[in-house]
Amino acid sequence: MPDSGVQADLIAVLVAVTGGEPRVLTIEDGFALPSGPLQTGHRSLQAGLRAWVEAQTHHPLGYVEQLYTFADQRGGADRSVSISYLGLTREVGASYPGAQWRGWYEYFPWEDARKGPPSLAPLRAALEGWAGEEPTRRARLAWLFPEGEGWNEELVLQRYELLWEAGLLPEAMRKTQAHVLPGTGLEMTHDHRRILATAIARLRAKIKYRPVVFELLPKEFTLLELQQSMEALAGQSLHKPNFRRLIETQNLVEETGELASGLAGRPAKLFRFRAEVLAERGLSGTKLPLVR
Amino acid sequence: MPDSGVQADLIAVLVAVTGGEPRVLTIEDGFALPSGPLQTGHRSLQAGLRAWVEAQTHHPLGYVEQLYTFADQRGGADRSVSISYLGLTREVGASYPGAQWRGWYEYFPWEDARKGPPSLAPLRAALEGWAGEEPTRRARLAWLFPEGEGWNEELVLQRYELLWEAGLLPEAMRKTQAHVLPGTGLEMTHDHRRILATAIARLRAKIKYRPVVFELLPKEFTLLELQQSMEALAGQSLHKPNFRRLIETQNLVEETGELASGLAGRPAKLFRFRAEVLAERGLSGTKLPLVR
DNA sequence: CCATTTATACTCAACATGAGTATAATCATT
DNA sequence: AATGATTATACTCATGTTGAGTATAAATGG
Repeated sequence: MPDSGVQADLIAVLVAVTGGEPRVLTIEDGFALPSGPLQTGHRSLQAGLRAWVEAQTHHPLGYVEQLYTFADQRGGADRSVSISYLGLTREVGASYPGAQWRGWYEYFPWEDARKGPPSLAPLRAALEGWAGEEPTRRARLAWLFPEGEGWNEELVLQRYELLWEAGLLPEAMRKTQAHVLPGTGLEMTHDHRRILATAIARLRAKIKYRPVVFELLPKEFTLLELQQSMEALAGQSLHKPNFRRLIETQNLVEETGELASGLAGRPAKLFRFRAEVLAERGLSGTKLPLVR
Repeated sequence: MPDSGVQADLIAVLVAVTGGEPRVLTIEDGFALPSGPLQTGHRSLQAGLRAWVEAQTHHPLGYVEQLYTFADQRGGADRSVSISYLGLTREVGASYPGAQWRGWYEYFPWEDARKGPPSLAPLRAALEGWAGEEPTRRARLAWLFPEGEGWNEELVLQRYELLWEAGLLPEAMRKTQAHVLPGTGLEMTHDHRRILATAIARLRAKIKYRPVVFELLPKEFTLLELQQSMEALAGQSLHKPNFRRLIETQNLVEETGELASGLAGRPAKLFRFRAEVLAERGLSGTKLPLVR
């Protein structure tokens, strides 16, 4: 006889890039991610996830991958296990009441370094205060929020956890009611913002070796649109000539023959993703470059 | 009111490298991985995992990371969710009755390409028969089991799934009682062999960018031992001079000043892992090389 | 027609990588 | 004591890959 059953919750981080901005699908006015319990009727975990996202947001789910599973802190009889997923799509159709796309940098303003290092003056001051003279704290701080060189865009989760430990996030202080610093981004319910941090970190790592960006782009796109999508996700700007060179040598895309129109400057060629590369390379080496 | 609770099972793939061979900790005479249900007393998923491994094998758990979570095929009321983990340790102490370390290539003989491409003659013949003239099948086959060049050691799970689909594995034919080909490795209960495939694939990918091999080595080791451990995991042989060059330029290790003794040939210097690199680089760029 | 804007094509130095060769220090044997 | 086998360690060299910068082309709006 089993010791005790648990409830299994499914949580979705659905990402799109619109107008050069990375966005995430939320419910409850940006306060929560789409989620719900695994039910008897669900044929699989992904099927359950699709059902909940569909019910709560009326938005279809495209590419999906599992993120992480974690359990409630206290192990009571009413404990729950949360299984989180990352999904990539494009914003389509009218928004369903209760569902909203939000820019992900609204939740993580310190993660946007596209225009040089993010402005962290107030944040950094607070963190310095927290670290004090404690050497391990100072080392962690220098690693996660370096001055000048050395920003590592993949450490999203680690930075979030540091800010939590330092007591600078509203959700870290629900009990103490302490003062919340401005510039620490929007709060979310439970650990949803932590899950979002995990998703961003995963995606930032993944775009470098797997051609997943194309899930976020329309069928036809210019190289600049491709580059700007990468930049939006990575929170870093890229060196244009080198970016093009890499895309070309990788043979990821092919010209459609058409030209983009309606914009300033010389019209750009339109490209499409060469779906054959999925068959050719399967999962292996598809490097995409990030500038330092 | 929740629709229905599920049982959450915890499954461990515990890996060690001993005598230049990658090994995995099993129970039931190699037929199962250590596992058990999450219980009310477990403070966290990892705590539950540690409790089960300890109870079933009396072996301590070192470095641990989550692998994947999946649900039972049929979504009945007695459904279960399995959360699998990868752990890295060293074989220590006497083996506990019921627990056994097994070479992982006993389960995946086709994955060992250290002495040139693995001998797959009978396997390949059977796969050719399964593929027939179907172009997608043939393409998949050429990708996963290429002749000559192009073997990708990370596609462990994909190869396992292909063999399953082709009906060449005993666990894929529990109902049909068909003839089992020799050279298809040892069977395991449920989907434990699939989980082992996932673990191998994850580890083979991870050793290339994160210094996790050192979890499997003694405190002091020679560069050849380090190289052989990498080779054991990757199932590939490495170019010795280039391997050493990379280790040195990465500053991953430092000399202890001692020399190894008792073996043939010129004695090798002993090295230890520079634990500072964990602090310096945290999670980022630590490339380890694999020969093609 | 000119300034502005974006696209696209090159160049060059620094660094990393794959492959191979040469020499040094042990041990086991003859 | 010399020899060969075995392993360690140090170089070389051609080829790729990467970061950074420059130059030219084709559109638009005044």
